[in-house]
Amino acid sequence: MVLDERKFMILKAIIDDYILTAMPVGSRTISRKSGVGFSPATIRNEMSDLEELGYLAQPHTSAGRVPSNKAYRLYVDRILSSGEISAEEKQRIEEYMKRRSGQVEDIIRAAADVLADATQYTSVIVAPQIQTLRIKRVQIVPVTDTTALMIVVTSAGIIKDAIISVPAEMDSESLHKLSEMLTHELAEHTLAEVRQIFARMFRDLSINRRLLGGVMQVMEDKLTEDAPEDVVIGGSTKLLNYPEYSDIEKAKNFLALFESRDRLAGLLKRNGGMDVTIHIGAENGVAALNDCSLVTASYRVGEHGNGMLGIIGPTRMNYRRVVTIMEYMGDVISRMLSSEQK
Amino acid sequence: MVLDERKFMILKAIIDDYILTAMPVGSRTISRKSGVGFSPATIRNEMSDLEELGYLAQPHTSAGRVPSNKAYRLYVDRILSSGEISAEEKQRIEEYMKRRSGQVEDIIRAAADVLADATQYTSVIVAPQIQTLRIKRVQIVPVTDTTALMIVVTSAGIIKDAIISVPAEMDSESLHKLSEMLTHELAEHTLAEVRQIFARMFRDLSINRRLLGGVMQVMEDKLTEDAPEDVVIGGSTKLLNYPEYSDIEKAKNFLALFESRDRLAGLLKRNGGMDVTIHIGAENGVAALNDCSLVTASYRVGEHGNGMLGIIGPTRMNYRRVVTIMEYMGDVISRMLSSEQK
DNA sequence: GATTAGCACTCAATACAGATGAGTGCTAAC
DNA sequence: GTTAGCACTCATCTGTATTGAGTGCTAATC
Repeated sequence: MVLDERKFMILKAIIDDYILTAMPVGSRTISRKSGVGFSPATIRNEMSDLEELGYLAQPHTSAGRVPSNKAYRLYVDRILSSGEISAEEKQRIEEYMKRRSGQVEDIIRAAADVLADATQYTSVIVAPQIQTLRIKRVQIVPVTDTTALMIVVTSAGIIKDAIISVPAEMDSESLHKLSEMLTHELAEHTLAEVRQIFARMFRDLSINRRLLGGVMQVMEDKLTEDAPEDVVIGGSTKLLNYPEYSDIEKAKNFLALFESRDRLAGLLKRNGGMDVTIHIGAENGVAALNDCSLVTASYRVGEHGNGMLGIIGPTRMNYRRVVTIMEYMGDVISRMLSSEQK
Repeated sequence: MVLDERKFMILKAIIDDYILTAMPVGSRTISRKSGVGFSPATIRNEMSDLEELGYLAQPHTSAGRVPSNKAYRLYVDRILSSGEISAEEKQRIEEYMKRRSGQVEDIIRAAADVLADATQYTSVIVAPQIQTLRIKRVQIVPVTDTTALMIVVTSAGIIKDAIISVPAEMDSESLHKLSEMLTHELAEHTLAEVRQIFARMFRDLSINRRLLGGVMQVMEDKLTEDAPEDVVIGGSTKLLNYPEYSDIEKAKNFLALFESRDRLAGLLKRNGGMDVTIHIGAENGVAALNDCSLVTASYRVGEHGNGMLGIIGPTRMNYRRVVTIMEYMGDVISRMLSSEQK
């Protein structure tokens, strides 16, 4: 048996209806739809075939049919072309984003909110990967006699900061000099390269080795340590509005996931490619999201460094709309974060 | 009718049982308890009195009794003395907190997790109020030709940073000078005082007024603007484990509240005093938390600046335990944040 | 006079039995 | 190949007992 044109059309009609209603759809419903010129009986025969092919499932004998993940996969692969986002919506998004100040954190926060609001699903955004960003400046500011604040400014305007301890002998002026030197050495390199550069500097640097050694050791550790992922979530309770998650146990599952930013970031990074990619049901590989779909995309910041965005919703998600919005938002975020550097 | 010793004892027994089980408690249950030497019939008579006095309520005729908010209030006011926290638990908390690095954000994050874990309720911690902190240093670091990063280090080691735009004529060296000058002028003052100091500086400063004017205007705005509250939430899904919130609609209510950090911060600041304070049911004044209790406390950082911590749970919360833990955690947080400055 | 045993009463929760109706699968007619 | 017709399935709804936890009241007991 093969999936001919008519079967495909019927399957599409079923999916479209199910996305809207979340209720098993029957043959009569499809038959009534304009564009399908067949009686319920014919539809039934086709549905029976579609079930055998694994595209449909029946919750119980006397219920209508529900699309399987295989059906969504087909639907996404065959039908999906990103649509056009309406002008008003574009404007609404732009305006909301414009009002935000220039801090990276704020922009990402705003973007997550917009994304959740536009899709009505839960959104997740991972900040640009700091390891791949190019350093622009390093600054060390005294805080107390023995501690200082180290600030690293990168090409995306992103800051990595950490409190480090310094020898009491180093005063404000010498820290300033150290800052200038480090800026000179590290500028235009990525964080990932810091270790090698430091190694080279240790060889070349004859003076002050004892004094600087300790400071730089700490810096190196701080810079190269795995930072807790910078992840923001928008509309974490949006999913509770969908009937498939009205069960408190299911809800607990993914709400717990949202508490662990690290796991979320891992999820996005594992599943994300450059383009918008769709993971249906178990494809995403996390048990808590087995009956969810995950749509991921990435955005670029400057020449290096990129971050991820994703939305999580029921498998019967409005893929077309989501993909469209994701593409657009990826653009918007890239643009806003890149304009930081101007 | 008056609330004599025996009535009070029975009421306490009822509350204790209800806190444990969340089920209406009947006369037989109380009668069986050791320490209560009366038959169910006697208890029933007393319960009937207690109901008339407004301390108990019956969900329906043939159910047991449930304590009213008035009862919890009495219970809390009359009985509550903070207990002792077990040595093991203390150690567990200390150890978990010790592992955290010295960043304020991280410490608060960890504290929220510990608090939620220890109480099994949802915890909220508001970072120290930045307006009352004393500035230690101001540093302006160039990012691009026309933008710079302004960093303010305060007594708690807390950083306020913002991207500001600067005239293209100002190079790294002059920004450094500006930083030194600002540090000199602003050190030891609170953020709240910045506006006056700037006003005075404008009068005194004859040179470079045009050049500096713009920069300082921006700085003033950034420093005095209402920062989005720095609030962390721990165990936001903990409440879902309690039967009173198994209804998805109720759950949505307070989960939505957790998405708005500003509202949460406002809630804590409005309700919080210096000591541990307890707000039962509608006392906290937020509709979404009408059937929750809110326990708040504050912690001090250095001499100035203080933050809030709170936990949110069902009205039948284990107040004694919660108060004990809150007192202890307030101490721990104060200690850890203050040690920052050493 | 306080306490308790006894008993009738209430009412949520549970279980069960039809009834309903949406939907199917199959067969025979078109 | 398509469709009308019909028997069948089964979740859902509705109404009715049944159960049992718990109460309030009264009369007996301490």
